[in-house]
Amino acid sequence: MDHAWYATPSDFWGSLTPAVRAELDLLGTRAQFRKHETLFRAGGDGNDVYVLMSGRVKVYALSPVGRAVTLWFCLPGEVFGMTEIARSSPRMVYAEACTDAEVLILPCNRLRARLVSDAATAMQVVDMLSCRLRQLSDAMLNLITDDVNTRVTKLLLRLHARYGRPLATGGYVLDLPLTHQDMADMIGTTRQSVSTAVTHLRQRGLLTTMGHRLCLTDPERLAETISVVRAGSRVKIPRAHEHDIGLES
Amino acid sequence: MDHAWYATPSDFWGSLTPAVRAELDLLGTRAQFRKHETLFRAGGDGNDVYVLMSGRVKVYALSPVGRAVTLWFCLPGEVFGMTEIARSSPRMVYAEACTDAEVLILPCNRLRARLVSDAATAMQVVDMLSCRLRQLSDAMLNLITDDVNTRVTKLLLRLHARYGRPLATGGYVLDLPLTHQDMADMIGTTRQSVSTAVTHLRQRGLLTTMGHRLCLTDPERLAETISVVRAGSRVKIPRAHEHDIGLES
DNA sequence: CCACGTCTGTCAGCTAGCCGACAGTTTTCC
DNA sequence: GGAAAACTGTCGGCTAGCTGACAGACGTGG
Repeated sequence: MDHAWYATPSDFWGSLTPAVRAELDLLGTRAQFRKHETLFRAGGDGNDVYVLMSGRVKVYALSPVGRAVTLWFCLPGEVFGMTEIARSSPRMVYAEACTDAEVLILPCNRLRARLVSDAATAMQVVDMLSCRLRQLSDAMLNLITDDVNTRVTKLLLRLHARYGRPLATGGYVLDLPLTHQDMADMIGTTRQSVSTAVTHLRQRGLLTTMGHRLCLTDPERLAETISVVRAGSRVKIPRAHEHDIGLES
Repeated sequence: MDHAWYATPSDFWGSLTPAVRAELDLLGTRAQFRKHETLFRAGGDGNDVYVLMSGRVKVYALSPVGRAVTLWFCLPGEVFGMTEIARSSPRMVYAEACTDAEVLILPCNRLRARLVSDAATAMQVVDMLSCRLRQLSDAMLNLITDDVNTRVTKLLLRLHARYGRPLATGGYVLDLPLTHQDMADMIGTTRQSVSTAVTHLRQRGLLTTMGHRLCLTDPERLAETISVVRAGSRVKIPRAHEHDIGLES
C-alpha cells in the first residue's frame, strides 16, 4: 500500500505530450461502448490495443465452468488489451465496459511501427507492462498467503489508493460502484465471503456503505488490522538483508 | 497447454543476432553463483537486469511469515529481474540459483539507453513482458478455479512443455530435479498435498519417478484427466463468440 | 561407507471457506 | 410509479486442504 507504483494509476494517455497524443489519435479509431457491452473476448484475435478515454472497463479471465477472475480494472487514460501488442496472438481474456465508455482503438501493427521510431513511448509501454506484472505478482502472493478477510481489507486499501476521495465527514469514498460479486472476482473468493467480511468491518466501524459505494472511515486503522501475524510461521528463513554476497560491485 | 506461447521458453539471448549479443555483453558484467546463492532480495534496489547464461534460477516472492511463492523459473537465455527496468524501483522479489549458474548483469540505465536506439530489442523486451503477463494471468486463473490435483497436473504438463525430453522407453523425463516443496511453491499449496497428488498419479500409471526426476509416461492421457468438469457450474454465461458487436470494422 | 540431513509418504484432526438456499432490500428500467 | 431484476445478509452443512507429526527412504559429503 505504501508502494508508490501501486497507487499510481498508470495514466498512459495523460503522460503523453499533446503532440504525440494527437498523432496516436490519428493512428486509430474512437469507439463508444455501453455499460455491460463486451469489448473483446477470449479467443478473438488481438489485433488492437485500447486506450480508455472515459468510463471504466474491466479485464477478466473466465474458467471453463464460467467462473470470472478480474485481472485488471481500467481507469481513463490507461491502456488495456496490450499483452498482444508484440505478436497479435489470440486474446486470452475478456474486456467489458462497467460503465458507458469511450475508447481509442489502436491497431497493433500501426502501434508497433510507431514504437519502433518513438523510443520514449516504447519505454512507457515497457513501464506499464512492468507495473502490471508487479501488481499481478503481488495479487498472486496475497491470494496464496492471505485469508479472505485480509484479502478484502487489502482490496479496500488498494481501491482507496486509486479511487479514494476525501469526504467532508472525515472519511473517504471509493468513487466506484462495486457489488460484492465484483469484489469477490477481484480477490478470488465468493460473494458470500465478501459479504460477511464487509459486514464485520462495518460492525467494527471501519467502513460504511452508501448504496454501492463504500466509505472508509479510517484507512489508517483499517491498514493496522492486517498487521496481525497469521498462524503457522514457516520454517523457511526469510533471510535478512545482509550485505550482498558474490556480487562484484 | 496447446498455446504456443506457453511452451516457448522465451530465449531472449538466443534470439538476438550475434552482433547485438556481443554489444550487450560489453554493456554488463558476467558473474557466477553457486547453488542456493541468492542473486537479489526484495527490498534491494533493482538497478540491474539479469540474463541467465547457464543453470537455473528461480524468482519468488516471500510472504511476511516466510511462505514462498515461486513466480518464475528461469532457463538459460532468459531474462529476469526485468520488471524494474523502466524505473529502477526496489525489488519486490527474490532470485535464487537452483543450480550453479552464470549470469550476465546488465545495468538498467545502460540497457535503457540501449533500447532507445535499438527498437528491435526493445520490442523483444515488450514481448517478453507480455508473455510473462499472460502466464501469470493464467496461473492466477488456475489458482482460483482449480483444485490441487488439477493444479499439479497442469504444472506437470507445463513443465513437460518446457523441460520434457523423450525417453527411449516411450515416456518423457522432466529434465529438472524438483522436490515436492518446490512444486508446492509453484502452485500455491503444501508439500503434503503435492505428495499425495503425485502418488495418485503414479498409482494410475501416469507418472513414474527416478530420483528427483519425474517421468510422464503418457502426457496425452494425463491431459485428459483434467477435462473432467468440476462441480458447481456458474450461472454466468461464458458468452459464446457471436459476431462482434458495436465495433465499426 | 557411514551418518546426517533432506525428502517422501501417510495419517488423523481441524477449520476456513465454498455451496445452496432464502428472505429482505435496493436499483433499474419501462 | 411500480414491477422485475439485481444485490445483500445470513445460516447450516460439508469438504478440500492445511497443520503437525512421524517413520522410512534417499543421497551426499566427509
